Amino acid sequence: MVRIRTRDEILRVAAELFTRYGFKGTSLHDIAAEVGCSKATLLYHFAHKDAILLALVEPARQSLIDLVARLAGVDDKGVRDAAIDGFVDLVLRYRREVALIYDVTPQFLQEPAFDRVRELTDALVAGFAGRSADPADQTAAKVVLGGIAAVVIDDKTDAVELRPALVAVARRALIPGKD
Amino acid sequence: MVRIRTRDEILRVAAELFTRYGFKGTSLHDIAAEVGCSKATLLYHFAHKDAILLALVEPARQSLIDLVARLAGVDDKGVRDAAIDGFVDLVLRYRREVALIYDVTPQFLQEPAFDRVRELTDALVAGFAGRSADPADQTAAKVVLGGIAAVVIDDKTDAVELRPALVAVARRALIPGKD
DNA sequence: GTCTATATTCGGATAGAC
DNA sequence: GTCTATCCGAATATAGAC
Repeated sequence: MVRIRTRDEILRVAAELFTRYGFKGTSLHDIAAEVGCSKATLLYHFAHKDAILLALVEPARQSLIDLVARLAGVDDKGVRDAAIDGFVDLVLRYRREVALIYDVTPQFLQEPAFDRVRELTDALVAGFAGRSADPADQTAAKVVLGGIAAVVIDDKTDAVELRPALVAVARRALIPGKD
Repeated sequence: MVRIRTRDEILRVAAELFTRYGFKGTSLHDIAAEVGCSKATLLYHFAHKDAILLALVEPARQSLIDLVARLAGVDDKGVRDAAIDGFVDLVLRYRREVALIYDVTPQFLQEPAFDRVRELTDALVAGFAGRSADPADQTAAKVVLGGIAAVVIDDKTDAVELRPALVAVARRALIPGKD
């Protein structure tokens, strides 16, 4: 459909420029110039600049919601490995989106669409920790979460090669303590 | 000395606001208002806005240089533990500065003062990996580096409590492979 | 749906008096 | 060393024609 071609093109270009120069480092003018349209057209398709970013990260956010829901149904024994596999899959699939989210955090944590992201990652941390209440286990879980995210953002290595290495280090770091 | 009181006050306030609202989210006007002086005074003490941030993170950067230099003198057997202890100490001492550096990265990676930071962290990663050439070991090292940084930035837990938990998870994650 | 033109605000930075 | 006043560019967003 010709109807949404421009809109899609805006998203494509915005993703590229946000990734390269950061959200704040990319202006509507930059996006419009690259798309080959005017700023007004951008703001016809999206209410404001933030809306472009939110549309971009929405699929990843939805995926995170799904993952957390899935983990809720897993027992304490299996939750750690399920969290590891699910999270690694997710961040490798949405590598660019993860980078965007980290780029705009914490400024965007106030956004209505983002205020549940924090609880979602908290639930994920609990999963990594095997639902342990030990602060040391939770610290380990946060290290793994943040570390994996940092690597998929920064490292350009292929996902196929990265995946087993990430899962392996996560398993080692999160060996179950004395429950 | 009354001479440098204003300058110090600028740095103190800037650190606070940069931490709370981010570097780009803080204007010279904001800093000046909080300090109780004019923007012109800010720019009398610092050539431009970037210079304020650079002055703020300089001690942490110097510390990182020292750590990497120290690690160069440690043999392959001991380098992993030395890197862990040294890095955890460093980021806990310069928690706020680490947060600032991550806030402005990658925009600031081009800055002349920052172009060596990348090689420094690369050297640190090599230390975490026990100077192993195995890509999986290097991935693990990057997870640990990024994960520890993420925790000290985000988590508000006391350093005394955090330290042993960080060292423990790092040791587990970086168990030596088959050299 | 897309454009041009513009309103408006805000940012960093400078000039020059005191 | 600090101020007031101002410049200039950039940024988001809007108005209204086509």
